[in-house]
Amino acid sequence: MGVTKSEIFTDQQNQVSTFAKAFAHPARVAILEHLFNLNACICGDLVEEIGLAQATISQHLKELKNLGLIKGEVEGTKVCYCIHQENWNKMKSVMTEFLTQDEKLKGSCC
Amino acid sequence: MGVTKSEIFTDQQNQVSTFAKAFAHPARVAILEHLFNLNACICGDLVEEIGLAQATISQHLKELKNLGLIKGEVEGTKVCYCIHQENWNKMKSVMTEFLTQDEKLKGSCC
DNA sequence: TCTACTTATCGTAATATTGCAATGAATTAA
DNA sequence: TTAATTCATTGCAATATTACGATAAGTAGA
Repeated sequence: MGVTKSEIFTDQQNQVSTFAKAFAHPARVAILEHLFNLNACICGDLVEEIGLAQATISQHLKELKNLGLIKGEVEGTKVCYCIHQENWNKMKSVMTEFLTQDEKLKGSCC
Repeated sequence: MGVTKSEIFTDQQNQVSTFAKAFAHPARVAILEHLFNLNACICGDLVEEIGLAQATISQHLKELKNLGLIKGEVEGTKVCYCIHQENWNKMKSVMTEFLTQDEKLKGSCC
């Protein structure tokens, strides 16, 4: 037990939860905000800016990259990461649709 | 060690990740969508609609309730759950601000 | 009262996540 | 080539999450 039963849910429900999982850790939220704020690629200064070990940051970056929300480019000995805008927009539309469901609601019942 | 170091992040970053955690499981996404779609309180039919054990659903409901996204009212032997609209709106504004950060971006760098 | 029904909680097992030290791989500069 | 730098990966250890059976707690009706 302890395994999420994705089979019994719709693709849309699994998508929402997968994206949400990306934001479900403050380090990943912080990484994404840094990438947005600098409006430019940033490398391993993230390790300094955020107070976590290099291995940990690298792991979080990998997760965000696997999800497609960021992309990385090797620049010499450093690696430059930035937001993958196209995929960010796709994610945003999935999440926004989920979040704005309440607009269908007429009124509360209890 | 396995413990999230919330101390080193801002309140906003912790808030985003806490809300995201609520949506980070398809069962909770499904529960919320059911509550929205029925536009009415719903009780333990969730157990039938979603294919998980009663104890598991109850646990997910508790998490959503603790976060304030839903509220429950006892009605006889049943319990009626529905969306907590005010808190949903608060959550929505926090998440929307996070998701629309990309509008500040001028262009991609890599 | 007793029984049936519904939901919450407890206990436990399985799996996932987080974090870091150590190490590996790749590049640059000397 | 060698040393330094940067980042990825590996291999733990600790904690969190998910799931469910069993059981408790509560209400409604006979």
